[in-house]
Amino acid sequence: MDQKLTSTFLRVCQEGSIRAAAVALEQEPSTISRRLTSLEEELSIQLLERRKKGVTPTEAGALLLRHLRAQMAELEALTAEFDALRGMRRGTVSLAVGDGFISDLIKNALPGFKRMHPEIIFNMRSGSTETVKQDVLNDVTHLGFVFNAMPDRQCKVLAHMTQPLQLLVSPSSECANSVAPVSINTLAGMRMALLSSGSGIGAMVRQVETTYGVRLNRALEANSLAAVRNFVREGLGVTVLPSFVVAQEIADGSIAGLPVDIPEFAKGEVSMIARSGRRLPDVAMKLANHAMRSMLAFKA
Amino acid sequence: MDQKLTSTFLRVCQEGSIRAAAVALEQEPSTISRRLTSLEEELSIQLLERRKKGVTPTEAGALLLRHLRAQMAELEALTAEFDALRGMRRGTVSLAVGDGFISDLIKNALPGFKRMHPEIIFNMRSGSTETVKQDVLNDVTHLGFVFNAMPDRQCKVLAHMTQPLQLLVSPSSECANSVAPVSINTLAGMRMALLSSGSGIGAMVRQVETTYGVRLNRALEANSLAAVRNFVREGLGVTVLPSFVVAQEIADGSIAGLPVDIPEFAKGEVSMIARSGRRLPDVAMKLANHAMRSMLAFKA
DNA sequence: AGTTGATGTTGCAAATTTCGCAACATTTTA
DNA sequence: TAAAATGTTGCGAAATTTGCAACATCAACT
Repeated sequence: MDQKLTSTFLRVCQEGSIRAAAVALEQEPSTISRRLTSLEEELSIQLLERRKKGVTPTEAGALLLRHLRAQMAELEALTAEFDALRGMRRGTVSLAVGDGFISDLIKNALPGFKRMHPEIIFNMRSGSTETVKQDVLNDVTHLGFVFNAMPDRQCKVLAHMTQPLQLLVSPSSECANSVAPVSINTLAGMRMALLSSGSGIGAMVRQVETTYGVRLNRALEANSLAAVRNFVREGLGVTVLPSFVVAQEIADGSIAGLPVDIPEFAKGEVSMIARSGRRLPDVAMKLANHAMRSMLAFKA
Repeated sequence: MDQKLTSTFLRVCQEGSIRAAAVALEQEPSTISRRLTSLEEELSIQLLERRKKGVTPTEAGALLLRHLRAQMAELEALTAEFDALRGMRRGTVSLAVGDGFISDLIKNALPGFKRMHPEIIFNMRSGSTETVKQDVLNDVTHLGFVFNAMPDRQCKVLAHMTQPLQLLVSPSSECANSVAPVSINTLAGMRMALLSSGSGIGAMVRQVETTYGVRLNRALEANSLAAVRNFVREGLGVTVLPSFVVAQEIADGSIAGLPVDIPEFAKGEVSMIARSGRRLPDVAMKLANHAMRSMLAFKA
């Protein structure tokens, strides 16, 4: 059932004669006639009754007519949905994020974006650097946000920024008042809350341990950032993280950030990635741009 | 929207890659590719995403897919009406069935139906609970017969019946003479033939294993019911199944059924399903009614 | 009865569209 | 690194569709 055939059938029924339809469609009567016979042969049933003046649909023709009208209505609904998708008034963007990006993303990127595109649905998965990368490479998510991603030919970096790790302490603790940058040896003397090596940050800390040949004093080791954050806020230990991860706590004074004197920690990096070669939907690209401009993680 | 274009789009989505669709449609990949780009240009929206291996529908593509499938179902209803108009009662009914329903269906439902409607052609696909459901939801088949289907808003249950699982043994085995219902612990001591978890029955057995914290003794694990049935008949092990599945064997005495004392197994259920919202052709409805009344699976 | 003006249909060559082959660029797998 | 598999593009051949003209039929009018 070709669209060309059915639409001429529709028009012929509407106009009441082949020649009238021919005029309306700006085509030859012979063309119309042939299309109709072709349609009738395809369905192997007579659709039009040739009458003295013009044509009228047979019973089968009336049935087909009703079917086509309903189909047209459905098609209209479909194109409306396409319009919505094109105008980015509808759609889904899926993200895989490291733990640390969640608050920054939700606080600084999503609200503004949702204001511009209210109907967009976000799909968010959180995980370690590795799982985020896997999600991106397997096209499970459009975008990924990771800390210290290894360069990779299959990954395209949409944005990146150096984010030095700071020493994070409770303001009530003693060391909160020290002014000089903390050295590795000072650090080794403190009770620390560390992320497990699954995360990019945790891996970096372990790298530094082996480089300097020290063993940090673990008071807590967790794969959840929330655990570390709460541990530090309660004054039970200190940790090292990029400051944007605890921006909220620094702002309300429940955690304080201090510089550290360890070059490796200064080289911390955050990246927003996508699978190289994948053409992202417009909505996803737009969110990427918006995130790049609004998130703390990508501000100098 | 030309039929040629949309139907190739449909097939490409089904096959998962352009080249696979090309061999299925017996045409050149270039043709397929061109038709797709043509359709995308016509709708001016991207329908397929090129992935590592093959292609997947984008959000817009998924929308179109659903639309086309619904349209196909409506078209089928229309042609059925044409058939009726022509006065010929010919037509096709397609079924997706779980393994266990095959013998019941063919023995008790089809013969009577075929006597009333000799020209009807049956199209039968067998598969796991999941694939059956997919076939029904994608309008690949009119009806589906499944064991222990999860309730689903997209599925309409045309008929259902509780079918408790029984212990099935060879009459020559020792335990065939026991009278008391078998407990879970007794069961754990037997060598069993189990269906793999792909099937509804297999999934149910695994559920019971975890609930009671026992590990059943697997002498055979198979995704084919025929394998399990023959294994039991030969006395190589026992199994648990609804009795209608082996009605033939119970009748001729080659397999015996015993009650089990496990409440979960008593809650086994069979369902005949269709996609909710789909208008089934008259023939399909008629077969559904007939099957409901004649099959063992739906008798108390 | 003959003429006129409307209807739909068919033959045939021209125009248009579609297709198949080959080569290509990319990506994934061994 | 080589090999296999993916989608895409150029170009000439094939198939389809169209336009024009002539035709057949019918109703109404002179």
